[in-house]
Amino acid sequence: MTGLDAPIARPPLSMELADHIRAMINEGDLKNDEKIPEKALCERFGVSRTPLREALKLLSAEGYIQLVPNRGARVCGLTVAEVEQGFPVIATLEALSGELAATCATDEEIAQIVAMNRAMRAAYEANDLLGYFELNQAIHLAILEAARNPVLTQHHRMLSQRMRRARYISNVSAARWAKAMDEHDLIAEALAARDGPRLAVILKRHLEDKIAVVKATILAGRAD
Amino acid sequence: MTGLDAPIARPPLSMELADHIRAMINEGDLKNDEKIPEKALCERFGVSRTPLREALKLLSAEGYIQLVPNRGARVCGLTVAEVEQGFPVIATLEALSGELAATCATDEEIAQIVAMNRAMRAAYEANDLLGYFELNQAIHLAILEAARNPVLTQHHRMLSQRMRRARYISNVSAARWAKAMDEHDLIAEALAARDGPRLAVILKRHLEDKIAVVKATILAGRAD
DNA sequence: TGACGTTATTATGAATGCATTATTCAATCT
DNA sequence: AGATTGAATAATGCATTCATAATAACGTCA
Repeated sequence: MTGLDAPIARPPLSMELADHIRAMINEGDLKNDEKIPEKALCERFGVSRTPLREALKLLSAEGYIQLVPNRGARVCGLTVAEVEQGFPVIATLEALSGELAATCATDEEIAQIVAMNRAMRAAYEANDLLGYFELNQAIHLAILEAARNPVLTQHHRMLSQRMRRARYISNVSAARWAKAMDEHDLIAEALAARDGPRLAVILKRHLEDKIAVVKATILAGRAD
Repeated sequence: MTGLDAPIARPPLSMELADHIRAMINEGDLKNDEKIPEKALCERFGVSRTPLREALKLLSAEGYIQLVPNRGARVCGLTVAEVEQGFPVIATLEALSGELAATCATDEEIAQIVAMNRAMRAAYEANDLLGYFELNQAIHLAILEAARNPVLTQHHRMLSQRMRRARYISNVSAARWAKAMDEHDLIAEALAARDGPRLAVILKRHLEDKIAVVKATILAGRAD
């Protein structure tokens, strides 16, 4: 799967613009509730208004910006309320992914996830925060993949994208980290046993625990 | 709440076009895998290509059409696989809505839902299929509303929209209908008792039961 | 006759221009 | 002085136009 065999097709400008602007919002280059004048962005990117407007339409559908009819676009940025609301939904979706994966996953996939979990514990014990994070994400994606449900994957990805900033905020305490790691062991265990219901419960709680942390961090820091 | 005090704002043409085309797809006016030449639709609606293209971008994000870079748009229509995949997701989301509603709902909301359930049973016993359907939908929406989670609502609406055609396909057998009605009584009961976990389980199973029916119908009829 | 290469047509991608609607600011009136 | 109205300015919505890539049609050659 190199992707090099795919037909050479430059994605439309509107897509690239959407990705770019989405990233800008995620990175904080565009702040909350900031007005987005089309003209400014056009000049900044050196493109005309047409593809840019198409990109804005996309981002609006994804919830990144709010598009008020004759009044332009605003960055619609992730209120505390939205984070609080988004996490339970992600948790539920991940729970479902676990439930499905427990029955659909191939033995190889399960083995791979278990292996990743081992690697993650190693990273944890080595205090390798970055490695931990990446493996963490990889594991959740692998479970999602193993669930063989593109619809589920799509919605999960939408929400994840949207919550991305918040997920990274969660600066872990040692205690919380240890607990998360233990939970991950349970996850791998339940998956290995193909115990769907139990896996669902664990995954859901796993993320719900995170909510409190993120919420506290946001409320404390008031980043943005 | 008349809505008349809201500022008079005509929604952008692209939105109306998107709604219209979405409806056309849902109603079957645009068949599966049908190519959508921009020009044809432009002439049909009497608009220029710009707003129409913006509408197509939206529909693409929603999964209604597939937009291949230099090759135009195709109706991406609801395969059996997609229905099979979509229903579990909707079921999970509804389960979550029940769980949340059990704690968040006001007593008035619960009373109203219980009342609707009573009305639905009346419709059932009067063999009023249409009334039953409408109340059914209203109840699920009311629960969603009572969950006070716009993010959840949004994703549920997206998927519902997408699955709309499939949901109406489910031509009920007498037995299935009776069972669904009983399940609804359990739903109202659990909600009245504010028993979130139980409500979640019931809601999830409620919809999962439906999957089999819809699947069978699709496979049998091969509509489209 | 069938396959290949070339040209013509058509459709999409992007840019520009015009019309309409919001916003701003100044002048007037209370 | 504060509020209000009106004109000027700027931004958005949509249509049109230009450029480019894809598809179809045709002719040529093996």
